[in-house]
Amino acid sequence: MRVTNDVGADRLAELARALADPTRAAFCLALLDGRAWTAGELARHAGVAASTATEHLHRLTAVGVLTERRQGRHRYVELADARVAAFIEDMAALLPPAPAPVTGLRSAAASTALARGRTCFDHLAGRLGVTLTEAMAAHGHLETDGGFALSGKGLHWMEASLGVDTAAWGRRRPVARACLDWTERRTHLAGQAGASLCRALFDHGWIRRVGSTRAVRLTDGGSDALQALLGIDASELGLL
Amino acid sequence: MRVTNDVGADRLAELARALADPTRAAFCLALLDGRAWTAGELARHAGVAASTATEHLHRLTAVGVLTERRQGRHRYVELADARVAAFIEDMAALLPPAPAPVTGLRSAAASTALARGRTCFDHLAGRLGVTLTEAMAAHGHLETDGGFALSGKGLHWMEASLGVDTAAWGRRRPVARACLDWTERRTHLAGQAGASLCRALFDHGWIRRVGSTRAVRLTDGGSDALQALLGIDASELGLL
DNA sequence: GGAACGGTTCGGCGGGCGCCGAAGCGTCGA
DNA sequence: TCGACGCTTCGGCGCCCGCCGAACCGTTCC
Repeated sequence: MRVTNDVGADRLAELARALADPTRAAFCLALLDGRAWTAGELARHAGVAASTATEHLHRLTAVGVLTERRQGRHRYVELADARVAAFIEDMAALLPPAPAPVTGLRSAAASTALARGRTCFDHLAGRLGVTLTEAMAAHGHLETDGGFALSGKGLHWMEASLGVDTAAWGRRRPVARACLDWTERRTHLAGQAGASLCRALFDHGWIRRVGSTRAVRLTDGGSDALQALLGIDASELGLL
Repeated sequence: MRVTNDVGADRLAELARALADPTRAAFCLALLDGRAWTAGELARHAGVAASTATEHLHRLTAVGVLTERRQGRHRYVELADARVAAFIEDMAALLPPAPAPVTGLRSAAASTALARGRTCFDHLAGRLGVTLTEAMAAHGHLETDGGFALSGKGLHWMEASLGVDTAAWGRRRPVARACLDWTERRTHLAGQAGASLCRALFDHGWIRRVGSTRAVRLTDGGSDALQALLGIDASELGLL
């Protein structure tokens, strides 16, 4: 006896197909910032004609991934709800960590750099991501029991110490989410707080990309700042 | 500044495309039972030629959704790991609950039947699913704090009282998982335990499908059984 | 009113993909 | 050893879909 519904496969495939295009995927990843984007912004972001973007947006709204809001001559779209945002983050986290295009002597150095710290789409992963997450939890900025949640203290800390405009966070994307990727077996901070944290560290010059890869390196200033803000001893933890 | 990696969209789309076909989706849903299937079994299950199934399986293994094991002249495939299984369940749970093909006077009756109890792919949702889940938790069969987990007592209960062969559960799919769908705002039991529970209730004749829909109805025998096993008062809870 | 602009619709092009059947290969059992 | 069987490869067919430019519609601003 087969309990699974036959028709379920069709509907599941239809939903998957909505994300199964590089342009539509780029839209969804862009919308992961929780804001509402106009159709034109998304078209330019993905590098396609406005007409093409229109078709894609129709499709994404039809399957319930996006919601739209007409305002004047603009069409604003955003992720339908927090569940959709979480789903897209989960799918992104399911991807193997790196395409590893380079082989040879450089590979070893590159992979240790990735293990030290890297971006996982729009937030931080690797030892750096895990260390930051645990330090925030230790300082009471982050609740980690029963799902991640930013505390009131943490919210204020992100505003005061990192200069994050938390009021600009959209309501669609979860503020704090746990992300577990393939290399690290521990979770790190994702969601809007994770994205803002990553962006703030870049903006302050505390972390920098290694070449054009996903690996990030802690700068000297960043090392001092993390020591002062969270009591993180970067050299001891092998983050340099 | 855009932190999100451009190339990420391509890889995300590639993963999504792997599931974006009714046949491949049917494979994945079938494999959600946690067992390893042969290529031929999946081909017959989905109603495609063996050659077609081969191509699909290549694709699914290439993106890391499935793992394969050659054994004699058979090719066994199963879901790559528990994260993949959880991801597919999450995606399935994201689908709107019912296509609602019929309109008119029957709609109201049909939708209340769906609210009362229905299958959510291979487990039970609706008031029936929620009630069973909470009753199992109240009896110590299920831990619901910090993620669902079946207790040792619950494992024995499923074997002794429901006749479930828990030893046959595969290692790929999580045993107990929380599933939240659109209509109910409370979670219900999914995963292998949820699937086995649903199947056992069908096999014992305690629940029955309403026509060919996803709605299920508690039988008289089922009402008595749930009273005896879990102290559930079906009539009081509006499950009849 | 007219120009600029964002978004939409439509037609057409090209590529990718899912499907099958036929042929072939390796394994298993008589 | 030989046939049955499970799976794979290959060629070919047809459909679907993503892309663009051109024309069009509604809003905004001058």
